[in-house]
Amino acid sequence: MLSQAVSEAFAQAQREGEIPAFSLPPIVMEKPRQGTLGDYATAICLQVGRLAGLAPATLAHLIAKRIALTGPIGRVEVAGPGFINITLSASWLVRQVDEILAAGQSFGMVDAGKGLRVQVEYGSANPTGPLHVGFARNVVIGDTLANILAAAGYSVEREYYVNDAGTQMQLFGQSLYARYAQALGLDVPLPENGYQGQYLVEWGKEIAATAGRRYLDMPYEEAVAALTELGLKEKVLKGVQEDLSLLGVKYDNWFFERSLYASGTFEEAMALLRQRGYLEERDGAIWFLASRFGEDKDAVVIRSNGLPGYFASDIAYHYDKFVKRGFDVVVDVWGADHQGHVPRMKAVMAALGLDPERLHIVIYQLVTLKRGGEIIRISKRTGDLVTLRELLEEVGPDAVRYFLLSRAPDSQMEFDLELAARQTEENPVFYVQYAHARIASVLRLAQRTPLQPTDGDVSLLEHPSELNLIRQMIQLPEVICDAARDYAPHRLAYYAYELARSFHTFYRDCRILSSLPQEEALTKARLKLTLAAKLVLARVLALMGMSAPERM
RNA sequence: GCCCCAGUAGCUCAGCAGGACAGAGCAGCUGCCUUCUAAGCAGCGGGCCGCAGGUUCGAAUCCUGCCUGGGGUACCA
Repeated sequence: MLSQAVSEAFAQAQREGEIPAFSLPPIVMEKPRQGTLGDYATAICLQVGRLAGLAPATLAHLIAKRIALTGPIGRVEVAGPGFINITLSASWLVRQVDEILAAGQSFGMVDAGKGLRVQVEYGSANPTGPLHVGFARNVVIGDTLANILAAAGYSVEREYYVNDAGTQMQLFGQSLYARYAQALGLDVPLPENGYQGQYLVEWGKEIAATAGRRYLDMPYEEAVAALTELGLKEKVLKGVQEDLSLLGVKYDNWFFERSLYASGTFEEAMALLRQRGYLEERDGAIWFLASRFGEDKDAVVIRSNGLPGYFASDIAYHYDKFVKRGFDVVVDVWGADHQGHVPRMKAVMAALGLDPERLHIVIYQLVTLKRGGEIIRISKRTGDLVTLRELLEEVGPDAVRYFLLSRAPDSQMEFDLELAARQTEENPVFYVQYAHARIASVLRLAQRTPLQPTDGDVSLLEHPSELNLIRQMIQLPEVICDAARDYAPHRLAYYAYELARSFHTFYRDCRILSSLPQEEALTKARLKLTLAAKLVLARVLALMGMSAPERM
């Protein structure tokens, strides 16, 4: 570690009495904006100049002198007001090509997570119809975050929470009943606030066709319950699973809200809160005393009609995650329309005697859909929506994922369907994939020669573009580390782009395949570099859930 | 009213646990395909980092206020 080398230099200077003893803040190594300033820089001397009683630049010289030129450290310089700039040694850099190939698929893995059990929950939405486009951002962020955390050394479990209880589910069932009855010629109106989407009309017809009048002969409540179940399992969730698999989104576990009530978990969680004195009855409802935790208002847990609200389920659900299943950390991915719910959930954590820090909620801003510059308004209940399926058919899963990943969750984004679907150089998705396809093409040609990429001698690599490509490749572990720490999946998209750029530049500057006998060794070395670049590029694409095409 | 997020190049966005002259893509303009994929490469132009204060040796980054946009503020989820 470079920061360690710097801190050792400090320790040495202190031992030698050159500078007074003081404790050093963490040394942050950063990448200077300008390439000419070296690969890494630290401003530590600017920060502690005062403590050392020296001008920052003087201190920097003292320290720089004591940094040993071993391992990755090729050159140490002092610049500006007291920065220490470190340049990686070329011989160390080229050896990393061998390291990368040796690491193979595990290249980039870090152990920041130390095996901590983390659950990532994403995609939870009312299962009352086909998935909507806005929802794509949720699952893409969640799925990618799970990939990142797994690569960062966490033990990850991915979960989909099915809200199969509550008011919306009931409305769904009643709406489906109405459509079903209508399909059989009865004049049953949709319930007030019912789901008006065309898909329910279709489902009603399908059920009428296969089940006939069976549900009409049952008591209404019973029929609605049966249709809710049928609609959920046979229609909604099947569609959801198909959509997710098209998008390449994976899950380990599907968790049903109703199971919280069936298993007694809900009662357990309530009993714990009551025992701790955080529940109170008021106006016929049961309230959670969020105000005890600095919230403006208390929140209703059980409504005066005796039914638990969504908040009740969420309390029980998180109790289940932490207490019953014992996750160390839980990450929830929620849309910005739920952000008001965050402080309440944090309060619940505290009320349950759990450290609120263990619950991390990633809030992403909502997506504005556009088509050719025009905003598309959406509403699920009126059925006026663009489905995820339509999006996937129009744009393709790779472009959807890359596009949604190329912005920080915090930033509001516009998704222009026309733009994303465009298969041209305007679309950065292809830039990254093209680099991979290009590599694959070169390697295919190499297969027709007797030259083996694995025979390459990396010490022959010395062109700036070669070294630059290696510099870029060895960033991956850091990128994964940062992305995991900050819950920032978009870093991958930017990294992938930079990596592709470095390859394209190398490709232009350095002829890989040469037929000249005297360049045979160099060709093998460059083939080896190319092979390693392919591996790293494929790793990033895989982390983003995208395909790495062999041809384009 | 109060709370959360954002405001950076013509457009879409990075950068924000303070650091060296502010970055990328797209769009615009120039060049580059008789040898590995031109979905590529190289270059040019383009910025009071929303506004005003403050903290600091140093602020796009931290603090305060204001302005603009989005979201929330229900016994809906």
